[in-house]
Amino acid sequence: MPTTVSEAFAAAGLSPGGSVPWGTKPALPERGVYIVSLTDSLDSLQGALPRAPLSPTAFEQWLSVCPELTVDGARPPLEQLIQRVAAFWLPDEVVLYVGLAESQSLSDRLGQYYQTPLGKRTPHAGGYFLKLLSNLHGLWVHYAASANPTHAESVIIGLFSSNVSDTAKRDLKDPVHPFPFANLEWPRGVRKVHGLRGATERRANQPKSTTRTKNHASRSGHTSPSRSLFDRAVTAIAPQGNYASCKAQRVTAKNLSRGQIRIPSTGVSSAKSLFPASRSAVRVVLRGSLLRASWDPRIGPDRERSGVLRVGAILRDLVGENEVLIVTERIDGAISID
DNA sequence: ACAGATGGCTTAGGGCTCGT
DNA sequence: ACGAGCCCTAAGCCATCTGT
Repeated sequence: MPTTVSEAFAAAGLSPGGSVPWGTKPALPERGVYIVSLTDSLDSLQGALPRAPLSPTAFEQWLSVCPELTVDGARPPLEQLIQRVAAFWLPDEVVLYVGLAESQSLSDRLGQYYQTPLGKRTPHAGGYFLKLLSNLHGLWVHYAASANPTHAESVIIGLFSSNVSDTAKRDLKDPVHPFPFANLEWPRGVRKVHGLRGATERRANQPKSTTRTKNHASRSGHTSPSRSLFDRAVTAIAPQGNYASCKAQRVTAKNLSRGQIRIPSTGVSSAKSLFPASRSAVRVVLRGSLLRASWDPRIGPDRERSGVLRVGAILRDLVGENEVLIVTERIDGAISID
C-alpha cells in the first residue's frame, strides 16, 4: 500500500509545517525533514504516474558534465541511461524523496538542494534523480520541523520501503531497496544497486585513505544514526529447528568495525555452501535478530576467497571481538548465526 | 546573507600482501 | 593454496567553511 505524505510525517510523530512548490524556500528557520512529492496534497495518492517523466535533455546534460559516468562499468548510450533510471520509478507512489536538515534550517538546506546542478557534488549531492524529471518544477515540497531529523527521516523511509506494493517492487531494478525514487541510500551505507558510477564529479582533493582508515578505527564505538530504526525493523524471528552447522571465521576488531563476518570457503569448517553462489542480499538470524545482509562469496577470477557477509554496524552490538560464530542452516531454510 | 566550495562520516567493494 | 588482514577508491549525504 503506497504511502501518503501525511502518513509519512505521522509515522515519525511530526506535524506538517507547510508545503511549497519546488524551487521555493519555506519560511521555516527550524531543523526538520522534507518530502518531495508529485502532489500538493498531504493525503492523496492522486498524481502518481505510471512511468517516470524523464527529461532526455537533462540526461544529455548529465552525460556532458560527467564524462566518467558509466552504467555497469561502461559508458552508456543516452537511451540505456534513461532506461536505467526509469527502472527505479515506483508507479503508484507520490513520494519521490525524503531529506533532512540536521544542523541548519530547512530553508537553507532546501535552498542548497534547489541550486545544486546535476552532476555537482556540492552543496547537496543527494537526491539528484529528481533533477532528471521533466516535471521537476511541478513537484511539491512538504516539510515538518523536528528535534531529531535523522531519526524522523529514517522512520519515514523505513515506513515507505515496507509499504511499497508487491507489483511496484516486482518491476524495480533493485526490489531489495525500494526507497523513494530519488533516495539512493538508506540506512547510511545501504544503497540502491543502480549500477551507476561517476554520476557526480570527483572531489578536487580526495584525502588519502590511510587517514580515513585511522579515523574510522578510532570511531569504532560510533553509533549509526540508523541503528534504532534497524532495531525496530528487526522483529521477526525465524522458526526453530536446525539442519546443519559450520564455523565462521574468528571475528576480528577489523571485521567488527566493518560490520562483516567472514565465511571460509573450504575445509571441514566450511559454511560457505550454506549461502548463495553469487552476490546477493540475504536474510540471516544473528543472535535472535532477523537482519538483511549483503553476501559476497568472493569467487574471484583468479581464486576463491573467504566469503563476506555484511550486516552493518549492528554487528558491534551483537558480537564481541575474537568470537567464533556458528552458522546454522535451519530446517526451514533460514540461516542463523550464533 | 547568500552561494559555492570543501570536509566529515560511513559503508561497499576490489585487490594486494602476508602467514600458515 | 588458502585464509586473513589490510589498503585504497568510490559513493551518498549532510555540515561547515569561505568568499563575495
